[in-house]
Amino acid sequence: MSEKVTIYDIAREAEVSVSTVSRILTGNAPVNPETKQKVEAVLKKYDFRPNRAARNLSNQRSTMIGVILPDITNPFFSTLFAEMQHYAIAKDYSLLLFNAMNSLELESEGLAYLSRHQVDGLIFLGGRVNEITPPAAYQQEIAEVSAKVPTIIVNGTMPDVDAVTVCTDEQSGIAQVVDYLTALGHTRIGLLGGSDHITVTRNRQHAFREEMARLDLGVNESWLITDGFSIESGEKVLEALLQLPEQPTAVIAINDLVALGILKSARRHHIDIPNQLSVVGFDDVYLAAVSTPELTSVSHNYESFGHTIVETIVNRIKGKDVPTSIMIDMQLVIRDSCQSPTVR
Amino acid sequence: MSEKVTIYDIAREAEVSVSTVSRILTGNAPVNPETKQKVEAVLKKYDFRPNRAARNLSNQRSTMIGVILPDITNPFFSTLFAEMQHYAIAKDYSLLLFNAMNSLELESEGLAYLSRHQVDGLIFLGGRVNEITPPAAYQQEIAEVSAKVPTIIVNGTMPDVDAVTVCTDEQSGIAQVVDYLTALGHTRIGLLGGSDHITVTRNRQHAFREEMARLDLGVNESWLITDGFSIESGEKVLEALLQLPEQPTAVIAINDLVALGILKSARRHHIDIPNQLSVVGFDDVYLAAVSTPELTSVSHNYESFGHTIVETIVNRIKGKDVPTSIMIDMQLVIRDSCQSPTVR
DNA sequence: TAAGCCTTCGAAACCGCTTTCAGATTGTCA
DNA sequence: TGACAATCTGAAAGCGGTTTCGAAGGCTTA
Repeated sequence: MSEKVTIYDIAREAEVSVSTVSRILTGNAPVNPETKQKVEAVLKKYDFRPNRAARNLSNQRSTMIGVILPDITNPFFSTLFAEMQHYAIAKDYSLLLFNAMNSLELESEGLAYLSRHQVDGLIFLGGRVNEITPPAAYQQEIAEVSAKVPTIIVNGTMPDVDAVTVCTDEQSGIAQVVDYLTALGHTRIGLLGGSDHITVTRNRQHAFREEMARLDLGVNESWLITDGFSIESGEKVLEALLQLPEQPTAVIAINDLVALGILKSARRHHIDIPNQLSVVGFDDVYLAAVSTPELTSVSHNYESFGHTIVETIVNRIKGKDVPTSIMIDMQLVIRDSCQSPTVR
Repeated sequence: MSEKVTIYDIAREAEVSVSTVSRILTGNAPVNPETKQKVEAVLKKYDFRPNRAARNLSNQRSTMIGVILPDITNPFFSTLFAEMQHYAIAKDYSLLLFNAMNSLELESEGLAYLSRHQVDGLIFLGGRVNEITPPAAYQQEIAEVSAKVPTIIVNGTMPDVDAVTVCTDEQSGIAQVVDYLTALGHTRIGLLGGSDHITVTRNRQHAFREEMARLDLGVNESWLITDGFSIESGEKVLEALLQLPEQPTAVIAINDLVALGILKSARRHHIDIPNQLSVVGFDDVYLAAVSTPELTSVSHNYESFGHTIVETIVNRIKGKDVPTSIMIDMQLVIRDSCQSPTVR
C-alpha cells in the first residue's frame, strides 16, 4: 500500500508529460522510439498497471462481458463457461458471471446486477431465452437491455429483441444420431426428456421427426416423453416408457444427464444397455465418458463453441459487422451405449 | 444511449447540489427528509444508477472479490461458487471468477488478472494453496498479493502468507464415517484416492489413522492408495486394491468422483456394492444422490460454507477483526452404498 | 534562408462520483 | 433577544486515467 504509483509519477520520473505516458500505454498515438524506451523502463521499474476504474471512467467502457446462465453446476454450462472465459481473457475482456440458480425470476436480478456493472456486452446461455413463450415482462426486460448493450443469445431466441443468436445445429446433430441408429438396424426410436416449453427441446423433436420422415420411418408419438433435464427426469421418463404396451429399441435422450438417469433406471429394472436398449445422450458432457456403459453422445466442440460466442460478442462490441445468426455444428461421439437391436 | 444521466442532471432537476444527491445515494450524511424525498422522486424518474467506474475511482475500491479455483466443472467447486456468489451479491459485492483449468501455472495469470481488476479481496479455493510443498515462486506470488489485498484460503495453507484460512473439519468428517462403518461391523477399512502432495488428502489420512487408533483398530497401509481426484482415479484405485492379497470390507473415497469411479470399476468386476464392499464418498456432490447405488457421503453444508467464506472476506475487507482460522463442520449423509459386512 | 509540413509533445479539460470544508439556516437556551 | 450549537447545504478539489488542441521542433523544398 505504500506505493500508489500513477502515470503522473511515471511521467515525472521519465521527464515527459502524462499524455506521453498515456500514449505509450494505450498505443494509439505515435511516440518517439527513444522517449518510448525511456518511459517503458520506468514503467517496468514500478511494474505499473493503469488504474482500471480511472481508465473505465475515461473510456466509458468496462471491458467486461456479462454472462447469465441458469446453473453453473450443470457440466454443460460450466464446461462452456470455462472455455469462454479462457478465450475472453486472451482477448482482454473479462467475463462476469451471474448464476441464476435455475430461477427465471432471479435472472431479473442478474440483469440489474450486470447493468450496474456496466458490462460492454451480455451473453444469455439458456434460461429465459430458451422459453418458447416467455412472459411478456421477461421479454420486455431483455429487449430494453439489448437496446443498450450488445447482446447475444445462445441456443434460444427472443422475439423483437436486438440480439445475435448462436445456436447449435440440432438438425444435423439429431440427423447423425438417427442415421447412426438406423444404420445399426433400429427403426423403433424414442426421444426422451426435455420440456415442451423449451426451444431446444422443440427443435430437437422437430429435427427428429424430419429425419425419421426422410428415412421413411414412422415416429411413435408416445415415445416422445418430456419431463425435464435432470438425472431424475431421466429415471422418470424411462419408467413412463416401460408402462407403454410397446417399447422402442433405441432412445435418444435430450441431454446426457437424462441419459444417465435412463441408465440408472434401466439398471434397476435389469434392462441391459446396450443389449436390450440402445441409448444416446446429447451434449457430451464429461460424465458421458465415465458412466457405465460409456455414453454415445452428440458432442459440441466446447472449445470452438465458446470461442465463437466470445468472438462474436467482442466483434459486436467493437462495432464490426456480425451475422445475426450463427450455427455451431455438433458431432456424434460413439461409445458403448448402442448396438444393433437384438431379435426377440 | 440518448440518456446519459449523471448526478449533475439529477441535482439540477431537483434543484439541489450534487453533493446532496451524492449524500442521498451513499446515505452517509444526514439530509433533510423533504429534500431527500424531492431528490428521490427525480432519481426514480430517471431510474438513476450511479456510474460504477466513477464511484470506484473515487472510493478507491471495486467491491469485487476475486475467486481463483482449479476447475469450475467440478461440482464441488461449482456448487460452492454458486452459493458464494448468491450471498456476495446480497452483500453488495461481486464475485469475479478465474477458472485455472487445473493448471497451477495458470493461476499466475489469474492472479495478474484479478489484480488488474483491483479486487478488494481474494479467495483461493484449492489449487496451489492445497499443495503441501508449493514451489517457492508460487508461495512468493501469493505472499505478495496477500500483503496488499485481504485474502482467504479455503482448505489449504500457505506458509508465511497473511491470509485467513477456512477449512472443513476433516477430523470430524472422517470420524463420523469411521464410527458409522465400525458401527455397521466393519473393521477392515481402506481410504482411497487423493494425492500425497495435497493438504486435504493428508489431513484426511491423518484423521483416518487417528480415529482408527482411537477405536483400537489397525490400519492396513496398503489400503491407503492415492491416484488423484477424478472418476478415472477411482477406477484405477479399485483395480489396484483388487490386486492385493487381502481386501477391506469398506472403503472411504477421498471424494465423490473417486467414489463414482470405484462404483463403476466394481460394476465391471461384478462386485456388488454395498453387499460385497461398502463405499462412502466425500463432499456430497449432487451426483452422489443419483448414482447407483446412491452414495453415502460426507456433506458440506454448501450454503453455510459459502456464506461463511464470503462473510469472512467481507469482514476482512471492512477491517473488522476476523479469526485467522475458521472450521466448517461436515455431516455424514447416509444413503445406500454401505451395509454390514457379509461373512464369507 | 525562409516557407511549409509532419512528427512529437505538453497543458488542460473531461469522465462521474465522493467528500472536505466552510457557510447558511434553524433551533435552543439563558 | 442574543449567543451558540446543531443541521443541512453547496462549491470545489480530488480520484487516475484519456484525449483534444495547439505549439514546438525537425525536416524538406524552393
